[in-house]
Amino acid sequence: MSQAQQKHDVFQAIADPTRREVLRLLSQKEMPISKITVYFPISRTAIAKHLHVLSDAKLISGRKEGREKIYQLHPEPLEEVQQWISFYEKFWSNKLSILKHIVENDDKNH
Amino acid sequence: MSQAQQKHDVFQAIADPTRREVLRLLSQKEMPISKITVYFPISRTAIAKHLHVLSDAKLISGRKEGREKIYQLHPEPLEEVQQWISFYEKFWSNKLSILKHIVENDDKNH
DNA sequence: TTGACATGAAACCAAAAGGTGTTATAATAT
DNA sequence: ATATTATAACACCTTTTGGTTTCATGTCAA
Repeated sequence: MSQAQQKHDVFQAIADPTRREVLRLLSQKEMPISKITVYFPISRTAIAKHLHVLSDAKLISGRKEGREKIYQLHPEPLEEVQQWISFYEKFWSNKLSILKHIVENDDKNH
Repeated sequence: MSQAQQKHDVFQAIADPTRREVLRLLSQKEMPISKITVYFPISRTAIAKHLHVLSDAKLISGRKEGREKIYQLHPEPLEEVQQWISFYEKFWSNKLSILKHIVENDDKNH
């Protein structure tokens, strides 16, 4: 599905509900693919492909430990999405976004 | 590509770079499809399909005006993405997310 | 060392995505 | 009335996606 790097970006990675659920699982506890698979009605191989996509987007990484490969969350790339979204926040103005604007302007003026 | 409603959700809608660019354009000014098409190297028909996806996700709407159909941005569905992301904010803690937590807790306690 | 377990990799498949060009329809301008 | 413009709708093509099953490899335990 993906041998070359950077074939999938973070926006594509989070587009699939299964992959979002995988991220949620890994946010609670790192685990090997067999453990992850238990939570889904699809095959281990299918999960493996989703893990490849998430790995491409640098959202997870796996370290081999004995015969298992433990996957763990790397949420940093989500910051790109958050920043993208933040541009649109001003359109649904609320207390939070106003505060955010104040803080950001404060940052720039010091 | 999509005659039934709700076939595409907001996560899928923003997964494509072209569609994100369309949103950016419409955030500056509402415009008909022909105007949008000028900004891209692909056909009007291709843009029309992207507009369908965005429309399915309720991110845009179009009103007919004479022989034109003017498309305009509806950013509200992006809030779902923002809320999803906010769960992961605590992992890359910074000034903003700390502030946000304070504000949210404040909301709940009053 | 043999068997069981965990994972990876390959081949395959159906459906969806993203694009094309052509045709049809409705509104405007002359 | 007719030509032009703006868009929608249709048919078609190619690549990607999301899934399957099968097979191979490496590790642990008895």
